[in-house]
Amino acid sequence: MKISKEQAQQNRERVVETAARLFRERGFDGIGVADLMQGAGFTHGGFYNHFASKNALAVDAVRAAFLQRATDTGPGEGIDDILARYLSPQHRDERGAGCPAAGLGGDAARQPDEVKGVFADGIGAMIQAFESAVGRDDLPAGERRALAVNLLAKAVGAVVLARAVPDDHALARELLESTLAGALREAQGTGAA
Amino acid sequence: MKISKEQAQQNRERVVETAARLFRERGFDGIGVADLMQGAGFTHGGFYNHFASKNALAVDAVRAAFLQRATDTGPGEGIDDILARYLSPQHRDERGAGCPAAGLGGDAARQPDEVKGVFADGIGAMIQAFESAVGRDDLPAGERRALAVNLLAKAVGAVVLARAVPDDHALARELLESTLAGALREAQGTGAA
DNA sequence: TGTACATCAGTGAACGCGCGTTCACTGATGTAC
DNA sequence: TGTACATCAGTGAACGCGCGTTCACTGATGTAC
Repeated sequence: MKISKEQAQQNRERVVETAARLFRERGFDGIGVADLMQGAGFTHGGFYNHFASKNALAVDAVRAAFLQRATDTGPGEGIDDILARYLSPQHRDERGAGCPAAGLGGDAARQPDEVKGVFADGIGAMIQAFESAVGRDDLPAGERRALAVNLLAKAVGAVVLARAVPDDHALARELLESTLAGALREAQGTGAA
Repeated sequence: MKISKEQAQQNRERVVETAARLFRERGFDGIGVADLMQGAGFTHGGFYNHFASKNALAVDAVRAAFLQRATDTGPGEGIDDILARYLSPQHRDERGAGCPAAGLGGDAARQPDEVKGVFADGIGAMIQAFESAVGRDDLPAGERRALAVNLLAKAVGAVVLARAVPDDHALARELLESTLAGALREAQGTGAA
């Protein structure tokens, strides 16, 4: 049963959105084509009508994940709010809707350059978002960008580490709380101690 | 052909060392039992004489990886040297011998608590190593530890991100260089700008 | 100390299973007249 | 506008393959006497 072209396009997007969530939750190798299609409400056979390969879907899914994160950030949100949300227990626990750099960055290292390129774009966009949220008109542009890079690296590292330890481990909380306090100070430029 | 008990113990250790390297290079799901055994110079059939499961090997391999990193750090090395080595292009490119928190931290989030517990131990040991290398006797113990946590998170995040982009991408260098400069300043307690 | 036998680390074939991908088929959509 | 037919998104069975794990077997080691 053929369906309308608009419907087909919507279905394709539904697969991409589902993959954006499930890849972040389980990793690129942790979820198969059949489960991805079933998660979107289809059978697996039609997959190759939309995508050349599982890898091609990964490219689209990572792009969608970065885009989704970018758009559901409040446009006028300050760096303090961004950091507090990023370094929250909620973000730690909601991998499927969380930052793809934290959820899939480790996997990306083993993916082909096609996928890595999308990560580069997404990470670059995050750096710019951090930079414009950080304010700090007192800084020269180069230093403001360097500050954004530092804040992003600290935030990503903290979330990766917090997710790598057991849920109830003391480190899971300490990693988020210590880095949030440190990152807020770093963003304001007041010495760490 | 049975072999001596000492030889068998050595063979087991060779498998663990091989797994510690190959898991870091290719991820837990990126390398199979047969390839791991072949990498250590054996056929796959004997695997279960030594390990209850592939997962049990992962536990031993991650522990070995953290231990290896701890012991090949110069004992009196200062935090500046540690950060410079951690945030070097060499560390970025040598995943198999690099920090397991950066190489496998993302995968760890999807592993059973048995594995996550080993990560918690290893990350805890790294925080302590950073803390004692940081000096800073001017700080109260709590703040010194918080500083170590911040430095580790920043370093891990930077390496994860630098590995997620294509090798020749400008971000790969910028991430390491900006965070190294920032982390050195942060360790000394001089304001970021 | 020497002999007979049990142990068990390593081998290689085999197991069921899930993977990514392919394919013949269906039938509503979209098009040509 | 109405009819005949080609298109193609989705279905479900099937493909070869590699995975983690099991197993019968081998033969040097380790042990009992």
